[in-house]
Amino acid sequence: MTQTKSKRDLILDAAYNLFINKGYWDTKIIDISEAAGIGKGTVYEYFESKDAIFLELFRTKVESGYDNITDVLSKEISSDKKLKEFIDIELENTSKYTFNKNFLLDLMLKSDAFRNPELIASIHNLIAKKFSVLYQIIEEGIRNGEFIQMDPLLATASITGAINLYISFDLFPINLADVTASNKTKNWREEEFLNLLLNGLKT
Amino acid sequence: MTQTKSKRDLILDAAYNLFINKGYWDTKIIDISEAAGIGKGTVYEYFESKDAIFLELFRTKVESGYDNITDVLSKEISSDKKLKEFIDIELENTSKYTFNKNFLLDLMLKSDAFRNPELIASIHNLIAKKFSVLYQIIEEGIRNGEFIQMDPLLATASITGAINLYISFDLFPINLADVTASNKTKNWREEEFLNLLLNGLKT
Amino acid sequence: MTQTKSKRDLILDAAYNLFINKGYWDTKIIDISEAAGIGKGTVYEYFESKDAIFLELFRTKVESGYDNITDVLSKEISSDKKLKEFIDIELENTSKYTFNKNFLLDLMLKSDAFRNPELIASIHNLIAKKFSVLYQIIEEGIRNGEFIQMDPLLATASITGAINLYISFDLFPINLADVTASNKTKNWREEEFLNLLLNGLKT
Amino acid sequence: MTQTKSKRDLILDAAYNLFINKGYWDTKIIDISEAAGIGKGTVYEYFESKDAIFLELFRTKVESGYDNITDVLSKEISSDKKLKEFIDIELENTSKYTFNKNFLLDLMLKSDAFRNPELIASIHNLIAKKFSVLYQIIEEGIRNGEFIQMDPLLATASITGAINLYISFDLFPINLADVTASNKTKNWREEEFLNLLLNGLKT
DNA sequence: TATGAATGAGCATTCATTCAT
DNA sequence: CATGAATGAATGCTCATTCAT
Repeated sequence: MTQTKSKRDLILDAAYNLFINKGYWDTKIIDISEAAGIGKGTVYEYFESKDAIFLELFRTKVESGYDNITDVLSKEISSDKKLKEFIDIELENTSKYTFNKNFLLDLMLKSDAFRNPELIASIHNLIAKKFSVLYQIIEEGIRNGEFIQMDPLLATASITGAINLYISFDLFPINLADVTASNKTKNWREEEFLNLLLNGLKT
Repeated sequence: MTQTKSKRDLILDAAYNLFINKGYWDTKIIDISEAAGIGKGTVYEYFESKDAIFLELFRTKVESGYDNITDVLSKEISSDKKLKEFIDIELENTSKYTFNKNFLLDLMLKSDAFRNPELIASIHNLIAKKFSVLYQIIEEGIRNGEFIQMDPLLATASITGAINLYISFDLFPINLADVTASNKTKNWREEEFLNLLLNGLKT
Repeated sequence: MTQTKSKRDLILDAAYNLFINKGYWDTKIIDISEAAGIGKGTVYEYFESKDAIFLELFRTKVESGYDNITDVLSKEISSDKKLKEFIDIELENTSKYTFNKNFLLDLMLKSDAFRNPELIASIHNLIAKKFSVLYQIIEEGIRNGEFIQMDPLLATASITGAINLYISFDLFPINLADVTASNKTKNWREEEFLNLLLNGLKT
Repeated sequence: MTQTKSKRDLILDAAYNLFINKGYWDTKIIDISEAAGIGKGTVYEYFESKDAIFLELFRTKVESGYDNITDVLSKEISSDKKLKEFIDIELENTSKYTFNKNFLLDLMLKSDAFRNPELIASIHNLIAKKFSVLYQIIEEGIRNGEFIQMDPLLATASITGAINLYISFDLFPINLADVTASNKTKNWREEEFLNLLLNGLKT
C-alpha cells in the first residue's frame, strides 16, 4: 500500500527544500509548484500566499519543537543539568533538519527581510522565548552559587551564540577545507561542548 | 581649507548608511543617488552595479579591519593573550559601525542573497580567515597545554558564535524588555566575557 | 407538497442576487455555487459559462418583461395614454427588482464590459426595442397633432433618459443627503412624472 | 517648429482613447504604453498606477469643466435661463469628447467598478455637485412661481436623465438604424430640447 | 449527475541598468 | 563628467474553466 503524499505536503516539502537551498527571495512560486510537480495555481489552493507557506514551515518545523522548552525551568535539577537539557532540545530540534545551510539561525537573523507581521512576530517570539529560558537558567545558576558571578545577559548572549554556531557549523561548508588540513567534519560530542561552556577553555 | 568629498565617496557614504539602516534589498539605487545628492546615472559612472558598491564597502569598511589579524598568530604571547587580541580586533572593528543592526554578522549570514560571485567569495574568505586564525589560536593552546583537550573545531565554532552574539547583542533590542525585568542594556566588560570563555560558567 | 427547486433555478437565483448586490465582475463562480449550495463544477453542468448565466437571467428576468411592449402601439388610445402605458410597463418591470442598484440601466451602460456577443446583442436589442416603441409613440403623437412639432428622436432620447433616471433614482443614495436639506426619499407619484413629461416645467 | 507632445500627454491621450473605446478594465497598461509608443515601464515614470491615469483624465477632461457651474445659481436671471445655462455648460463640456461611447455617463454609472477611494469620491462628488445645482435651480423656479408645483427631486432626477441621454445619444449608434427608417443622426437644436423640458410634449 | 482539485493564462507593478544629451 | 528619461524582464496572485472520479 503506497502512501501518497498529500498535495499540501508536496508543496511544503518542495518549498522547504527550495527555501533552504536558494533562500526565500530566490524561491519563486513557480519553482515550488514545479518542484512539487503541480500547477502554479494549485499552490494557492493550499496556501494563501508565499508568506503563508513560509509561516507554516516555520511553525511546524521550527516553532513546534520549542513548545515545551519552558518546562525545563520548573524541573528540580541543578542549573548545569538545565543548561544541558536546553541544549539537548536545541540539538534534537535542529538535528531534524538535513540542510546544508543553517535554516534556523538564518531564519532568525533574516527575519527583518519579511514583511508579513504575523511571520515576523512568530520569529521574534521564538527568539525571545529561547533567550528568556536560557537567561533564567543562567540567572538561577548564578543566584544559587552554581555559576560564577557575572552579568547573566552577557552569559546568555554568549552562550546563545556558542550554541547557534555549534549547531550551525554547517554554515561554512565551503571554507572548512581552507581552515583545516584534514577535511574534517563536525563529529564532536555534546559533552565536550557542554564542558567548554561550563569550564571554559583553560586547563 | 574645505575638503570637498569626491562623488565616489559621497556615493559610498550614502550607500553605507542606507545599507545599514534599511538593508541591502530595501535600498534602491535612486535612494543612494538622492542621499548622495547626485543623479541616478552618475552612480554608474563610479560603480558598475549595486553589488559593486556593496563589495567596495565590504572591502574598505569590513575586510580591511582584518588585514593584520594573522599577525596575532606569530606573536610570542600565551594562547589566552592571543585569544584576547583576537577579540580586541573584533571589538575594535565592529565598534566602528554605529549600526543598530548587526552589519557584519548579518552580512555573513545573508551572503547567499547575493549573486555577485566576487562578493560572495570576499565574504566567505573573510569568514574563513577569521575562523582559521581563531582555530589556530585554539589548536596551539591545546597543543601547548594551556587549553583543555578538546576538538579545536568545536571550540572555534562555539567561540565564534559566542563572540558574534556578544558583539551583536543589539540584534534583539525588541525582546530585551520581555526577557529581563529591568530594562537592562548591554554594559558588560570585555574581561567578563573573556573570563567566561576561558573559565566557563562554573564556580 | 414541497416543490424542490431545480439545481438550475438554484443557480439562477443565487447568481441573480449576487449580480445585483456585488455586480457582475465582483461575483465569482465559486460565490454562485456556494450561495446555491452546490459544487463549483455543477454550475458548468447547467451553464456553459458565467456569461451564459447572465444571459439567461437577462432573458428571463429582464427581456421577457418587454415581450408584449409593442402591443401598445396597436391600441386604439391617444398618444399620451400610450406613453403612460409605456411607462407603466417600465415601472412594473423594474419594480420587480429589489435592487438598491440600478440593475437595468447599469446593465445597458455596462454592456461593453461583456465579451459574449450574444449577450451584447441581447442587451442592445432590448434597448433598441424599447427605444423604437417610444419613438413610434412620440412620432405618432406628433403626426396626429397631440404632441408638439419636434424632432421625435430628440424627444425619444430625452424621455428615455428621464424615465431611466426617474426609475433609477436610487442610484444616488449617498449623495441625496448632500443635495437636500431634509433627508428626503423618493416618494413621488407617477402622475407627477407624466405631467412633467407632457406639460413641462413651466407654469 | 514642431510641437512635440510630452510623454505624459502621450500617455494620457493613449489612455483616453483606449478607456473610451475598450473600457477601463479591458485596457491594459501594455496597451497604453504601446499606443503611446513608449515602454511599459515609462508609464510608471509619469503615473503611479492605472487608477492614477484614470483619475487624472477624469479631473482634467471632466471635472474641470464644472468648476464654475455653481456660479449659475447666483446670477440675476430667470430660472429657465438658469436651466438653459446649466444645459449649455453640459453641452460645452461633453462636446469636447468625440467619443462614440458616452464617457461621462458611463463613468458615473460604472464608478462602483473602481476601488480607488479617491477616484470614487471624485466621481461621486461631481455627480452630487451637478445634481445639487440643478436641484436648486428647479426649487427656486418652483418657489418663485416660474415652474409648476412639483417635487423638485423628481424634476431634478427626470431632467438629469433627459439631459444625460440628450447628450449621450451616441450611446446607441448601432441601433439607430433599426429604430428609424432614415439613418438619421443627431442634429437637433438645443432650443428644441429646452422647449421640451419647459413646455412638455403636449401641444 | 455531481464534484472540487487542478490548472495556467493573464496583469499590474518594481527597479537595476542603459544611453542620448 | 553628469544626468534622468526610458526601458523591460521578472513575479505573485486571481479565477473561469476543465476533467477524473
